[in-house]
Amino acid sequence: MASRTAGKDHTDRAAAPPGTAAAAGGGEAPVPQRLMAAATRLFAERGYDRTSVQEIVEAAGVTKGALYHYFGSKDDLLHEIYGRLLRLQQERLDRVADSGSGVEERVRAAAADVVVTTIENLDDAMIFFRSMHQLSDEKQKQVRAERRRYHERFRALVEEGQRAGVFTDETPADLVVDYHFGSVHHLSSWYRPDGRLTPQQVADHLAGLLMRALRP
Amino acid sequence: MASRTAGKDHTDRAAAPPGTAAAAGGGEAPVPQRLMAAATRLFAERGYDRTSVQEIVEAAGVTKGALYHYFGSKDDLLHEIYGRLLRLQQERLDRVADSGSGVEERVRAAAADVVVTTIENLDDAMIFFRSMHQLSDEKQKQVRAERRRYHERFRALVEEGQRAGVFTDETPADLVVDYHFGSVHHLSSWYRPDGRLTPQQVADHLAGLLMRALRP
DNA sequence: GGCGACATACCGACTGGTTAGTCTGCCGGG
DNA sequence: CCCGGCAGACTAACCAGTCGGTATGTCGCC
Repeated sequence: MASRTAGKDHTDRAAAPPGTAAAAGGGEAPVPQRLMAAATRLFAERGYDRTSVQEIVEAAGVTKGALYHYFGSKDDLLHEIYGRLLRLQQERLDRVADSGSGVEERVRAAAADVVVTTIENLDDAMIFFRSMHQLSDEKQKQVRAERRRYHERFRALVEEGQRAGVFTDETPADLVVDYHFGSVHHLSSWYRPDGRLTPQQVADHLAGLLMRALRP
Repeated sequence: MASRTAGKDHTDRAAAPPGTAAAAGGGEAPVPQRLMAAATRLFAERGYDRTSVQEIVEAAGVTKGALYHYFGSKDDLLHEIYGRLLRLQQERLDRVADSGSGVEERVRAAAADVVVTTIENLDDAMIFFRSMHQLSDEKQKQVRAERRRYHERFRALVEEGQRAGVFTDETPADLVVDYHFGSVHHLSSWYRPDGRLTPQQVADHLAGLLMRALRP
């Protein structure tokens, strides 16, 4: 059931002259953003392959002409979504990692932070893990490379802690990172915004599990 | 509409091939199994929606007539793959849970076992978490119900340990289970059979992480 | 031990429907 | 008067599922 928000969403202003945009509401977001938002919602809801560009443009209240004016292909739209999430998370990880606190605190903060931002962008995250393989090979390579940067920065933190002796080195840092990201990845399969735990609570629990697993 | 497979269960059981099969060469598996194997490989490789029925039947060396003789729809093929993995893992979990060992040992064994069987059926596992949402609503509900049974059995084990005081109860058992299964699902994104760790080694590491996270 | 009747297993051309992407053209503002 | 921004009809490709047809096997019966 397409949740078309029957009230507010005036997708089709009928014969409203496009030129007089600012007429009354001025609030309408620019077309490219509307397309991205519609695509994100639909990709998360039905999957990339099951969403036709016709549906996207209808949800955004425009036509194909508009979409292909701003984006090169359907694939491009997906790639943009990836870029948005990756940039956000990388930036936040860098900030945490560069903070001056102790290793233990930096790892805990990074682990919790990625959980919170994932939950706050659950649609993006779901698309990320589900639709990676529908990207063209070239774009897929690019995404994987950025992903690896993130992964390696995180791993370096864990290794630092292991060398310093505040973490056990029973388990290779690589595996530790994959272990934690697995649970992050899985969030979109079970977390429901209307559940009993807030994003921060979930993040604290998951970061807590990781920290306990790393205890020497 | 009427599914021609109605009730029939032709999974990997070594059912006697109807007459002809064996011929001279001797190696050829029966057609339904060949179709399942081809579909599994292709779904894992290119995704469900990107795999055409034509490609499946070509890979299996038959034609559409054969496929629709044994399966009601493309969707059915996918459902069978899910059933195969779910039955296998449920059976193994039940066996571990019913063994007489201590809670700690049962949880460790269950946690490690699911890792090993997931790696040993990596294609199935990849299809599982990537293509769930392409199943018809009805079949999806069924799969989710079976999945929940598994999840709850595992959770009960963790809770038992928490009540007995051998595990910390800082984190709700539900979250613990999702934490671990997250990493299991994630396996198909990073594990490579030609890597340096054997399935058993990975399983021991991941189970070890879980057990340490649960230590009081 | 031959014959018809029916069943199983499969073939492959065909249909009806869908889709990403293209292209021509309108429209208003600078 | 020209150009960015967009409309929407159009096309060429594809694809799941259907259906009539064929080959082979099996069973009952004389």
